[in-house]
Amino acid sequence: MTAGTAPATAGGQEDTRTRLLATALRLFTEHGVEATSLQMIADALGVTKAAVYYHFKTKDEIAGAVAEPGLRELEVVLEEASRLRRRGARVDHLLSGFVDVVVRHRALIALFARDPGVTRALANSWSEVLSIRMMELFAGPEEDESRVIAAHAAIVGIALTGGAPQFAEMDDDTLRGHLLEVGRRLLGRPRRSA
Amino acid sequence: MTAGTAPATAGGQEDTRTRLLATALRLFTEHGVEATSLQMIADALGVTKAAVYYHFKTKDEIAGAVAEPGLRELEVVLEEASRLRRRGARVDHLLSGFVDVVVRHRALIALFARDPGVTRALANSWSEVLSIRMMELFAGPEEDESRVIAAHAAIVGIALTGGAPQFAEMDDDTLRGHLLEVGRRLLGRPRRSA
DNA sequence: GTCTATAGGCGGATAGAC
DNA sequence: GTCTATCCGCCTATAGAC
Repeated sequence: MTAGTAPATAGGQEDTRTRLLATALRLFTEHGVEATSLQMIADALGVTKAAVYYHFKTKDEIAGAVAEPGLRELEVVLEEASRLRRRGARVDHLLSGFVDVVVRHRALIALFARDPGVTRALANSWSEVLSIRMMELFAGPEEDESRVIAAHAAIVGIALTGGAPQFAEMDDDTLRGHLLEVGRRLLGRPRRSA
Repeated sequence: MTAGTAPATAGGQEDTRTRLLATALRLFTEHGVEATSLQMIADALGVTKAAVYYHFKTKDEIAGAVAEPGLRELEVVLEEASRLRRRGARVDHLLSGFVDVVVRHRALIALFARDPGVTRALANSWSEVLSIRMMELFAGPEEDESRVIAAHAAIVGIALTGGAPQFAEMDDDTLRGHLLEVGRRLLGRPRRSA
């Protein structure tokens, strides 16, 4: 640990940082973000709080880093969708892509949903931008009030239902189907023809 | 202390406690729950922290007390709904009642949705019971998976959209109408005949 | 029954030595 | 990159005055 024992990746520098994130995720999942102190993370890693602070300037930054993978996937889906020409196709692609991301990362969402503090941590970064772009794509440019409300309800409904502990045991495909249906009803999209 | 936290009755001797709750609500609204310290509340009241501590054993208890009025209204709606015979009528009554409560207390919801402590404080009390009863009434006893998902999405979608800061300026009646529509689509209820 | 004074302990965060 | 040492603010708790 001390010197020259970091065979990790090509760079070799991200060893501790990666372990830190993995440990943080585990502790966050077990106790929730707020209830997990930097001291606990440091202890679990066998280092001191200050060592943790070397890698992340703040606790929110750790939470943000833990959340990032899911957000990146969402960003990809958003870009794909925005490149489509027809509005219906854009909405459909974004909907199914969003549902995919939610289902795949539902453990993470459950975590964040339970700890609104994380929401704040994310809001500081680019998640706010993502949510604005999602709203634009879902609701369209007409600024129709009822569309905007429906889009908002769809986003939070899908995300928080997908992350709800009650449905944690449901298998991915089933959950995906149900959440798609939620989105279709709210966004006024027809069920895909069989 | 025990339970009586309803909006002051004709008592008159609950002065400090009532003032405390009003002050707490104001500060919570201004700065958020987490960012409001007992010290701030005490200072605003002109007393010491320990005086605050005398009335409420913990900060979460204050948050819970602030939230209680809305939850009590929801409970009334739930009881009314559960007394109705036809299932459709039960769903409709609960939906419109829920939307009413959400719209009326949306400032509170906005507050709670953004803050960690409150969520936890409420989970410890009876809000969990309320949400279970809501799910039962909305989804019915058949335990239909897709109904349960839709009901969950409706509840969180309505609540969090109603409390969303983006729509804070929207007037009550308009918002109510849109949220009702969200609920109707997800719960499969027809729009009231015109 | 209501409040003040005071103190413990923990949390996040920073500075600077190694 | 990691550590020691330290600051500050917060929640909680207790003892005791009025």
